[in-house]
Amino acid sequence: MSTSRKDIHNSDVPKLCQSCEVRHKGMCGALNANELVDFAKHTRVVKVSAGDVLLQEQGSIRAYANVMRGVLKLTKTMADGRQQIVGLQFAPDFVGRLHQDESPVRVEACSGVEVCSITRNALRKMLEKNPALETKLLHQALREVDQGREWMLALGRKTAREKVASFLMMMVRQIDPFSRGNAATAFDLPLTRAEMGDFLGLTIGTVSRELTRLRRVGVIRISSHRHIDVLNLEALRQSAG
Amino acid sequence: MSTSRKDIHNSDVPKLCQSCEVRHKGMCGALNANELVDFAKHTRVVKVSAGDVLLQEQGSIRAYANVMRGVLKLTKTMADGRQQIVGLQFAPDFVGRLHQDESPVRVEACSGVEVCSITRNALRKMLEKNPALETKLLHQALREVDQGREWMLALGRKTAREKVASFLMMMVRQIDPFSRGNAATAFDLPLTRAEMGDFLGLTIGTVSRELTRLRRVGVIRISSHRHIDVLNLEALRQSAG
DNA sequence: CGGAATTTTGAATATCGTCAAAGTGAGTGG
DNA sequence: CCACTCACTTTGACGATATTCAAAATTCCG
Repeated sequence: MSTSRKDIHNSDVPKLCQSCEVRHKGMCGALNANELVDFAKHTRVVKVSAGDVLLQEQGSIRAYANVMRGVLKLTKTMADGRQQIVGLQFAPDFVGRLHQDESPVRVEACSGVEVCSITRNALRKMLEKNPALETKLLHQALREVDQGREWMLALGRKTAREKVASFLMMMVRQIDPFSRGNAATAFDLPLTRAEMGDFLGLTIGTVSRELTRLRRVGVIRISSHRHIDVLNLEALRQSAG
Repeated sequence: MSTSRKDIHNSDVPKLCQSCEVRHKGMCGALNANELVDFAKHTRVVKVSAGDVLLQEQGSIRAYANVMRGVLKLTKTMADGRQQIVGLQFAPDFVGRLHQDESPVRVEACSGVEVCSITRNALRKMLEKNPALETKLLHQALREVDQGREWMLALGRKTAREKVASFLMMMVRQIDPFSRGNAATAFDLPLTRAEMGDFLGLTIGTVSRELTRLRRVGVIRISSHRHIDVLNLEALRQSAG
């Protein structure tokens, strides 16, 4: 049996983690085998389905998590029911507000989702022992700040047309972060029209109209509402402003 | 000469820091006297006036800073000139994007501003030595995430009226974080009408109209354009949605 | 195949933007 | 101290964009 140079303790990595596709990309990338073993004692995989709520807005935070599969939406709601999606999370994002007892947002699954959940206390202890973990979380927080600001520009200054195109561009980048040149791409929308509206600060009608328009001018093709083929990536990029 | 119990090394605190009003509140609160001495070797106070740019959008980051006095605006601009303010920074906020070579936003003074500037390298070394510093910066990053999301709700879902009222409420909280009951408050706006528009995703005309309306219904008083007296805090809170 | 949920589309309306003109205030120099 | 200038703000009339409300069409799923 061959043992690789650095992964001499690889057999010590918990089974749970060995099968985790995003183990090296997320927060856990900062942990070595021994730390993973320690960590895994306090984690468990939780499966939720579309519509299930992981954290309530202003609800207490009992556990944190890492997304392993699927899409989560973070929403804020006004007293009269108006809603805004303020973030989307994909694997391997960290879920939950650190250093705060209440979640400032509602966290809800947009699709079938698997997360790797860890208790508050276990994470706190791990953070105390392992500064590299905190560095990872700082990195994610800074990325979220950047993403949030990118969307503030869209919400405040872009037209409905540009908002919808920007959202599609965001989906393209989610698939292929380097979205080079004019390579055609296809993907399934993780959100309903209503959710797209909640994300873009638009109504469902306006979202639908602008998608129809992008379809009519030949920028995209739409199959069965959810599936998008990008026929002209450059034109889509232009439309995004 | 009396030396207090814990601050036995107080005389070692750099003069620069001794006179810093926000020394304990910002990032530097994580440093002891010796560390401050070390730190202060690489810092200098920089004074800038309204309109001066500390960081360009996509410009290289040569130094970080802490706000000591005044207000900074963080903006993003589209190719055709449309602009959005994506954040405001006050003392003792940390300025600059960590772990990234280019600033994702333009940082510009809204008023006379003093910052305590530190070189990239000096901060990096300090962070390596002092995990508590990173914890402080993580805290600020998380606060900025929360603030950004709060504004996304306003930008995406609030009416012009609610946006303007929300902005005034934000100013009230900036003065008095607990903005209790119905205590009247007064303050000077740190932004011009145009800047308020860029912040709220509105035009200057709409901002002015909504301020006039709040004045006419007796919620606020306006003196010489910049000074606001809040006459009815509860009504303002209602107007903010 | 049938019913529910979602999406598309249409017509009328409201909100906010655009453009332009008038008003106000701060700073400067006489 | 006053008048002048310039930048900023207010206000108005009109128009464009997105919303609202409602109905028709499509897709999903049992």
